[in-house]
This record gives sequence, structure tokens and C-alpha cells, in this order.
Amino acid sequence: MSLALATRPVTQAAVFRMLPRANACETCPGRRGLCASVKPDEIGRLNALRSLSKVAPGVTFIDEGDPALHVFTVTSGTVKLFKSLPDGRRQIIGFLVPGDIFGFVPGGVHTASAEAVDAVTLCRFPRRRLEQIFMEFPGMERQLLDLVAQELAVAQQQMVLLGRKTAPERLASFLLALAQRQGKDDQAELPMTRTDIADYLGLTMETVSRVFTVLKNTGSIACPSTGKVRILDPEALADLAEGLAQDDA
Amino acid sequence: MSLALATRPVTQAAVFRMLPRANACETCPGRRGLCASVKPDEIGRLNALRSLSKVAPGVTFIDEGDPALHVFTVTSGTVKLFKSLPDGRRQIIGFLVPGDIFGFVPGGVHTASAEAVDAVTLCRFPRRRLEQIFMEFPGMERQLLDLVAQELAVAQQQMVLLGRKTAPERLASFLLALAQRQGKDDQAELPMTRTDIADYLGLTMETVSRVFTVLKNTGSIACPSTGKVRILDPEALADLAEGLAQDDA
DNA sequence: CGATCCGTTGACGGTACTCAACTACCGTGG
DNA sequence: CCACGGTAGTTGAGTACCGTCAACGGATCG
Repeated sequence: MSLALATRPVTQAAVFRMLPRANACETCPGRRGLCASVKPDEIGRLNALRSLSKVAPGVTFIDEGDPALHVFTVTSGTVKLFKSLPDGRRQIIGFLVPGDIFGFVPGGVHTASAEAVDAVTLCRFPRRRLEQIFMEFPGMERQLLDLVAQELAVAQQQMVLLGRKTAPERLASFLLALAQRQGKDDQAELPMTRTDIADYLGLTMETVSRVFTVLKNTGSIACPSTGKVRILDPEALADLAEGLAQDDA
Repeated sequence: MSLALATRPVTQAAVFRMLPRANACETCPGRRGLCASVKPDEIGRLNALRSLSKVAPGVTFIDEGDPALHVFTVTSGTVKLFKSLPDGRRQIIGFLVPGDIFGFVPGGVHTASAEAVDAVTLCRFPRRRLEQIFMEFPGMERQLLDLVAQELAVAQQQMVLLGRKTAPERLASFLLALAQRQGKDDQAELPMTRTDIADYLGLTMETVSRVFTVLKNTGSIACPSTGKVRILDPEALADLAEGLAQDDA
């Protein structure tokens, strides 16, 4: 389950705020929800959980095909979900940010690999325990259902991008969605590399770099520092993203 | 909500077989489930439903952005779900076959348009009624949740195709998935046009046609009649679909 | 029998990929 | 302190795959 770039009216936080205090995550003080919930006498397990909850940049901690024994939430950092072809071609399915949930897959097998983009902390929650919670609080299923349906809509939007948009349109869409998701209209943080962006947009690193240059030259964006983008002309960028640009950006 | 090409362990039929007889669809004798369920005193509405349940080929019966007041199931024929860009570019999100369900979208607005590929019969079910059924039978939510999660996995697989596969790889993947979905290993029915296939695979009609010719010439497939494909070399096609082909098919 | 749609094939061109060189930026270690 | 290596990013030259435009054949239908 990925969470690509989009507004999500039904948030994970909203879903799990319903949980009673007993299900608060002890590894993440103050957080309630889909975290590894342990009791005092399970201190050994708690430590095991803690040791697993920090992931260094570049580390792949889930491989496609692994048995899906846990559901995860991101508490800090950025995670990329991706699928690979045998010859190494990669497609990034989505970037996960704090509050996003993943690992809820049918069939009990992970359908994508997960890798930390930067320093990441995770909470993991046994799927079996999730089943129990669903028994106890049926309303949560419904919320999660809406959440997954929302993700499906995002995935379908990404299909349009991958199938029908040009390189400049893809990058414009990406930057706008990223800014929107970060709650800013004229700025976006880019924790991922050009290669990651390329693998997300179905392009090559070189093409992404070139399009960045074009957007900078046309005055649509600026890059004040590494990993930051300032959106100078949101309207032009939005027109470009929707395929409404007359000629160039 | 689309149902693209894939095996679906959790079927819509399985989900709605749980429903009590009272929810049987009167427009579709013998069918129980997510059909327009009406009572005798609602005969007017029943007729209205009936008049809407048949859709002629080429008719778009849902537009992206329409209020999503109903959930639909396909009972016969094939439906294509698609999204469009302002300048007319189209991306087909998925093809729906009998038993598939769609229209379960968060936010109450359809996120894709729906058009009948051939002669289609539909059942429609008011969303408000679905809410009631969820109240009554919480287990159904869980089943539907698995169903949507399954669809999400299919959508992610399609992202790999659209973002990273070559034209021959896309067509090979499509034909194999189509055959598998139809329960046959060496044959597939193609109710849709070349243009539809192109819009589904992120290609042009011409490219699809050319690749068909190549696959025929290399002996991978044969086209015994219009709308039918015979898979002569499933291994070669599978290798091609996964990017394992050495040079050509 | 003309009209229309679908599909095929050809010629050509353009967008994006490949290969490659080069710079910038780190953190490491001499 | 600076040399060094590795990674990330940029830019250029050439190419290839696929898109565009166009002509044509076959099927269906009024």
C-alpha cells in the first residue's frame, strides 16, 4: 500500500485516533495508533521493536515478495516504495511521509520493496493484532477502506501521468503535488535524489535534470538550496501539469 | 475503482454472497449482491433502474467529476474506465468484466469516466443503502477492504508497465493478463479496439498495431479471427512481458 | 454503393534515452 | 590542510524508440 502525492481527506491519524489508550505505541510517546503496542511484561519484544524502528538512509527493509507479517507507519523521514524488473529497471510506486501507513496487502505478501530515503523511524504493528482490533472496533475497517480507496484514486492519477504526460508535465505535476502535500503552495522539500524522482516519474535522471533546468530558465521555479524548490509561477506550472501549456513553460 | 487485469482471490461474488436474500437484485434474477435492490412498492424506481441497466457500446454513462450516488456492478459485457486530459489525451485505468464492482470512491465524486466497450448490462446500488448494509454486516467492509487493496496492487503493477516497459513488453503483459483473467492460458478475447488497448498501455494505436504484427511474425501469437488472440508461445511471451527477452520476441 | 470505422503499413520526425565528460559536494584520511 | 574517492547532479552529442501524419484495405451499415 503506497501513499503517493495527493491530499488525503481521510488521514491515518484520523483513523487511529479512535483507538483506546491501551493501544498507544510505547515506542513513540504521545502517539496512538498503528504502532507496535506492547505491555510491560513484553519488555524484550519492545526492545526488539525499538531496534527495528530506525532505518538508515538507503537501506531496503522490505523486499517485494516478503511475507507481510506487519503493518508499518512512518513516524519520521521519507520512505520510497518501488517495484523492480529482473534487469534492474525500477518504478517507484510512491513516497511515504510521516503519518502514512503501508504493508496492508491482501495475500499476506508484500507487493513492493521499501527503502529509506533519509533517516527514517517506523512503527510496526503485527497484522494478527490488527485483525483483533478490527474485531473490536468495526468502524476502523470502514475508515481504512476509505483510506485505501483514496490511495487507489491517487494511483490512477499517477497512471495518467505515466501513460500520457510529457516529461515537463510530469515534473510540474510532481512538484505541485509535493508542495501541496507539504502544506505549502510556493515551496517544496525534495529529500529524494534526481534518480528517485526519475524512477517515480518514469523518466531518466538526465531528463529530470534537464527539465529542472528548463523550468528554472523559464522562471517557473527556483532552487535556493539543495533539496529545496521554490515555485515562482504556480499558475504556469499548474497549466503545464494539466497539459494546458501552449508551447513551453 | 477499477479492476484491471489480474487474479483476484477475493471476488466481488464472494463478498456479496454473504448478503441475505432480501438484498437480491430484482433486475438480475438469480443474482444476489450489489445490485439495485427494490421492494414491490417501488415499481417506478425499478423501471427507472431497468432502463438504466443496459448500456450500448460506445456510450459514456459516467463522467469524471459526477457525483457518485451509486455503486455499480457489471453483469455482462466489458466496461472501460478512463481519465482524460483537457487536450483529449486519454488513459484507460482498467477494463471491467462481469462480477467487477466500481464506483466505490471516497469523497462522493467519480474519479474516472466509464464507457461501455460492447453491449453492457449493469446493476446499480445506491451508496446510501450500501452504508446501511455495512452497518448491518460489518464483515462485508473487511471483504471490500481486501478487494480494494487487491485493486491497488494491480494499479501499482500497471505503474511499472507504464513507467518502465517497452511497447512489446506492454503488449505481451496485456495479452497474458487478459488470457489469465479469462481463465485460459493460450487464448484471449479482445472486445476492445486497438485504440482502447493503446490508451490502456500508454501507446498509440499505430504502435499497438505494429507490435501485434511483430508478435505474429515471430510466432508468439496468432489472430485466428477479429477480437481473438491465440498465444502460441506462452514462455516467450512471459519472458518478454517481464523484460527477460534477449533481443526480440 | 458510398460512408464510416477499424486496422495496417509506410515515411518521417521528435521526445526522451544512452553514453560520456565534467563539476560540485561531501566525508575520509593522509 | 588538502588530496582523494565516491556520489549526486549537470550538460553535451548521438541515437532509438515511438509518435505523427498519411495512405490504403477491409468490414459493416445504412
